[in-house]
Amino acid sequence: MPELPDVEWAARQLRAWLRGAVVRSARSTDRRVLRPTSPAAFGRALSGRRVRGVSRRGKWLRIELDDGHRLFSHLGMTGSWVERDAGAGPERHERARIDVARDDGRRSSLRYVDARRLGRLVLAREDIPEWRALGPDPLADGVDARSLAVPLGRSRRAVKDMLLDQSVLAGVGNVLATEALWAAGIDPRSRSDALSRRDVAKIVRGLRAAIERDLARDRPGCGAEGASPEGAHSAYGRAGQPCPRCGAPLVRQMLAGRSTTFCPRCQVRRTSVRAARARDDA
DNA sequence: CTCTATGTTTAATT
DNA sequence: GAATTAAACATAGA
Repeated sequence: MPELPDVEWAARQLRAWLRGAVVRSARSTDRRVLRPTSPAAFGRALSGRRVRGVSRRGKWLRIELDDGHRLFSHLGMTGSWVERDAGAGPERHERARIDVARDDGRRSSLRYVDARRLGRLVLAREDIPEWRALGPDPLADGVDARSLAVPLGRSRRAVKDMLLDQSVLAGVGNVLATEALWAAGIDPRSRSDALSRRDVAKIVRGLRAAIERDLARDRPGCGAEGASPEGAHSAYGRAGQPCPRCGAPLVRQMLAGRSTTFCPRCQVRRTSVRAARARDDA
């Protein structure tokens, strides 16, 4: 599941593992994860290349090589990167491996592991459309209520659906959206354009808090491996339990194809655009 | 066996 | 056309 904080964690780990690293060999034969790159091109293009850096936008990772090639990695629902000793055998569900030698002389093997294979690896010489289409990243670029209010005010879609749109905000997934809306006291089904400036500001604060809290957590692994332990959230995964704020039982409902948990008592539903404008003017 | 899952893309329907 | 909804992908765990 990795969402923004999990992918950020993965980026930090990859950065540490790949600092001053040269790729000795790379291999992947999984045509579902490795798309549309061919297995032959994957090994050929990466071998001998020096790693220039690792960056992240939203849920995408980008490993930059010294010849201009970039390897993009999306972890999907269950993907993660792990580091192993150079001679270690394959992991369960391993989909790709990159063997590297670092400046400090250490050799290691990075493995992309992904049970469900919903993740992707894309090799390119320029930024791919999926990367370019991403909206502002709340951590890398920051978010403020003023700029977020622009896309939200232009759509009648449910506010939760908008928060999950990667072109509106990069990296927000079902957990972050659920938590931010609970923190803001806003019903996830609220019409996006019926939010007041103050509502949007509350969502921004809720998002920041959820991201910070998730980043600060201890991580056993990276990517899906380190994601969302039980009891770490206020609303997500707590349907039927009392709302931590008002005590009413949290309810679960499908919205935009995703399971959504919220408090029916203290998360107020915004429906009127006119009322939002009136609140803004007040 | 049934249901659900942190994500995205594509097809079908309104 | 736009907007919504469902299905699909593939696997593990409750």
